[in-house]
Amino acid sequence: MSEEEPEMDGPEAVDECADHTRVRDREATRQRILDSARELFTRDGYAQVSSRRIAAHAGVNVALINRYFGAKRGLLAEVVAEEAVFPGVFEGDPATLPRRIAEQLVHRARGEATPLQRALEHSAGDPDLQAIYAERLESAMLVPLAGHLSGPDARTRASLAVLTILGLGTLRRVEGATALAEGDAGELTERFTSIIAACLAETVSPQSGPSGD
Amino acid sequence: MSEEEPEMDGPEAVDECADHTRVRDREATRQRILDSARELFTRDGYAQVSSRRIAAHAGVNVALINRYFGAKRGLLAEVVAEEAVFPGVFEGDPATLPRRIAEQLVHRARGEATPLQRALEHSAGDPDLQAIYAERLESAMLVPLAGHLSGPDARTRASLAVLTILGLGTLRRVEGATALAEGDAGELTERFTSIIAACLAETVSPQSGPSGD
DNA sequence: GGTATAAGTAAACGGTGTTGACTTGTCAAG
DNA sequence: CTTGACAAGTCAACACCGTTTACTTATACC
Repeated sequence: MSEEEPEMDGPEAVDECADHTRVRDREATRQRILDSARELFTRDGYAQVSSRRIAAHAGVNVALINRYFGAKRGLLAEVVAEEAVFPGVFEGDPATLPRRIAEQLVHRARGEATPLQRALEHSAGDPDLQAIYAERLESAMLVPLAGHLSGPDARTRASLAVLTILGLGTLRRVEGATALAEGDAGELTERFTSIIAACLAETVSPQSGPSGD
Repeated sequence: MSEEEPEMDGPEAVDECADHTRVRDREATRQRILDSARELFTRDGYAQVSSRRIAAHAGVNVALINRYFGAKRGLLAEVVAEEAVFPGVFEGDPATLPRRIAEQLVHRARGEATPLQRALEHSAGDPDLQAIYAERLESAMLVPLAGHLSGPDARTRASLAVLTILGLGTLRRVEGATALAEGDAGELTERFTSIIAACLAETVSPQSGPSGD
């Protein structure tokens, strides 16, 4: 019984006397829904937040969600579309790309991800969101990453790196924040760097389990 | 309009005249529910299968699910507990462990996972299942894997390998089966082997992004 | 000022997981 | 064989979900 009741008044008690010229403002209402959705999705995850709760938080009627966004799914799609995944990481010197990705991964492992990244981790499994998630993965990660790789099998190598990024999200979601948060950050960065480097390697030489099959 | 209607009679039309001695059999009913749940969860994923559908498929009343398993969640918990994740992979020569894991990963990448593994991939994001998933991850993967590692930071290194395994599941779930299925299986095995080896490496040497930060 | 139209609303629909009160079949004791 | 107790199974309801439809109401233009 603290400040966590979901039935709060709204982000701001809508003062209908502020401006007489516009009370019914489509764009403002839309934005209010979007802001509430982002806040609640970020805090609790997609499946945990009901349409009615979003509407109550935004101080609007439930039906407006479907009117403006088609369905609840459309709300998350719009929220997701706003945010960059790893801004600028995939651009730059390919030689130091693994290290840059690794640094982002360590940030995420230590809970310093953007709230929306966390929201997506919460929401990854929902099949309702698969199309949204797939599109985002493709356009924001696989394509730019593969585009900056030289050599053969760029797509496969990019997939392997993305796989690692996704795996960290899943591990954090399932195991909690403690999974890789302990230990030296520098060493973890080194580990991730070598892992990503292995993912992105142009050629792979047989290791540890030699040719004897 | 083929054979996919979910409203079929059940796994077998329950013939109440087969044996007059026992019509009300607690254990048989429980098992029937469990079998139906496994089949449907495997085929469609946890969230897509409703309690009522499971009950209808098993030919029992919905309330029995909660009577016998507490809640729908309990059904999945029991189904999951029955199945081994990677039988025997973590035991054996540590030197060839990365290759054994890699071979399992390639199997999974090519869609040859056990149906239950696929079901779990479908269902990973559901927070209702987080505790089940976490327990399974811990007892079936992290603990045995870390236990067979020598050297420092066994837990961290095991987490990194598990992270890769989980990432493949997420990638498959989001991107579909085509993600890593194309291409030469042998080469993919080599790639995964080197990645897992990087995850499990006892020590890590600075790579590619050198000391200049 | 009157009116078309968009913004916002209320109530319902079918669906979900879950629960409690109820019925009924089975088995053992009298 | 009858009777009772108890477990197995049933039914109807609860509260909630996402969504849709018909409706009211405020706004902006003529």
